[in-house]
Amino acid sequence: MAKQIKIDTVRHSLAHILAYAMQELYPGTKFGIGPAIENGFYYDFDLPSSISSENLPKIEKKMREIIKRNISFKKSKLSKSDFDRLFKNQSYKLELIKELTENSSLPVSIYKVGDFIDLCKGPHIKSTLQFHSGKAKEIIDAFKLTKIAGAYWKGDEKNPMLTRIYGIAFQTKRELQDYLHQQKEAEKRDHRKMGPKLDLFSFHEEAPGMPFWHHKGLLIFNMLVEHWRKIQSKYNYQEVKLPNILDVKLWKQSGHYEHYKDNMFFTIREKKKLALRPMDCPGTILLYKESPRSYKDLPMRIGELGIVFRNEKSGELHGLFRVQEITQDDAHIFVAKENIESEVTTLLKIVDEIYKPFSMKRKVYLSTRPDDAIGDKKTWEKAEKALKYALKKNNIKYGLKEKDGAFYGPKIDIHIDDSIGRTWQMGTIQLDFFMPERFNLEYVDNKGKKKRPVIIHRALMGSLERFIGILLEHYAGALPLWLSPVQVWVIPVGKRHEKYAKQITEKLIENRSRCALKDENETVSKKIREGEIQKIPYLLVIGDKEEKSNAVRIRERGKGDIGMMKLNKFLEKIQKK
RNA sequence: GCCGAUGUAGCUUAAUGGUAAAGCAAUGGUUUCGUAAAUCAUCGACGGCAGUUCGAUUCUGCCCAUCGGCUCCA
Repeated sequence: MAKQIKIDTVRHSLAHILAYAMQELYPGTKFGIGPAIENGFYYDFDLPSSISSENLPKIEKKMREIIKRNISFKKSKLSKSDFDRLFKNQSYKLELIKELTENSSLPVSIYKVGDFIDLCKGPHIKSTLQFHSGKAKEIIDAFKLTKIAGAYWKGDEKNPMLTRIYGIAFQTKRELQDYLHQQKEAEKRDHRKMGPKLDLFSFHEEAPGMPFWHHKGLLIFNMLVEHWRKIQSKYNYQEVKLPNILDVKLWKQSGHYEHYKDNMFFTIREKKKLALRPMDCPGTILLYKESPRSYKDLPMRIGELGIVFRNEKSGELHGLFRVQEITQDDAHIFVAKENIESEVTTLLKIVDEIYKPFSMKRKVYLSTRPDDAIGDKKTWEKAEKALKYALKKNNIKYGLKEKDGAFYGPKIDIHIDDSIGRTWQMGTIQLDFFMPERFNLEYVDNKGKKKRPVIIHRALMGSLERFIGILLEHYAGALPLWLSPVQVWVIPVGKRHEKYAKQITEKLIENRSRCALKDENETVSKKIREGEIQKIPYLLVIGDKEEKSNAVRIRERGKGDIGMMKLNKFLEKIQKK
């Protein structure tokens, strides 16, 4: 009996116990579904009246009470007609069973837990008795209801919204505490809190989803841009800057208006309808069309640090991760069909170069044709094949994301894992056969024949805003030296050291360090504390000893006091980094 | 947009149907200090608009923003 039960089985069973508790506490509740998920479980309910998270302790108590009753989970089979009778008041279950039995006449499996019956194929624990003995006993204390949220029935926003209750569950109380602790840590590195605290950026009610970049934040922003530019020019990209507002007729031609207008901002000029661009491509296309192109011009790589505007639904905004004014490290490559693979190969190399300095693990996904795609299936297949081939040739392992492509073409998405194990979508490489068609793009091949190029849309960091948000959380605010907006603070011990401290500061600035003299009327301790909070990489304390030997005393972020060093040596040290 | 919650000073929090309290920050003094908060004083706030009420920061409604999710997404 002391045998370990599979945690997913436990989680799934807890979801049923939760539903049972809801049935007892809120008669008339209709039940959706309740699966095990990562770290826990949830169950969706259609409640007779709405509840809030204040009710969670009560529900949790009821669940423990049910567990104490030693209730068994009994599996049985029912014919569809018996099922329909038994569940006549459970419209969601009836809907599920209708779909399940559409292609089969087999009996359906149900589970009975005390007075609660649910459509379910299992597996489950045998009975809550298992929770009372041996190792499993801990589980009673290792679960917790965490939050209450709305969720559309079957994940479709056209369906009614159900009330979802989330819980977390582990094998041991210890694991639960570890998890809660980790959540707290993650909260501490929340970029939305860190940003204003480190004086990097802020948000205002007057401009939802549009960051105000402060000086220090913009320094980081510009450093990343510099990093991007270096790599771009190495690979023969031209950089351009194009308008943010363009005539709606262009967006109609590109297909964006039809597919994307709910996410676009519009404005009017002398009766002419204009749109803030939600993407950079149509502008770049106009640029391409300015003159006839030859095969010698291809691949034509046009990069733009484009600002695009996307009108997001209000509940979707999230700090820098989801903004409405987005800066993309964007580029469009006009390429001959036969050169797609080699170009994608180069791009994959560029991706690696971009991510190299950030110690993040990269994952690659291939996304295929979505349901609302434009263009014919055959072209899509060809494009998907080209991407697959390039990935294979470069020995890159990738995951498949069915139906997740852009409406104009399949794409390769770059995801990264951050330091606390979360995954983020960053860059994207998208093939596009349709925009060239719509805009009638051409080039002249080596036999003087007109041919149609392909466009590759690509962003490496994705959006600078999101990327900075991720970096802040990845490094918990302690950015690497080269990205730190302020790298060194010079702290004089007393008033008489200010002159020497000032000289050091000037010398450091001359050597292109971002450095500040902290000569405010405060104690050394206070400034050290402040410097630690501000995540300054190096704090230099300057007193009599240092002045006498033309040296600095160094406190390195995360390491503490690392001793005295000659000023020149210190300059060398940070220059190297 | 949908479900639920939140909104008090720059930040973190308190209290109240009848003058809104504190710590940090800021500002002005004193102190000139050796590795995570010296000291005294001063300044400073009820998200917005309506309604109920003699009186609303408190109760009600609407709006806005934010948070946790859903959907969507770079």
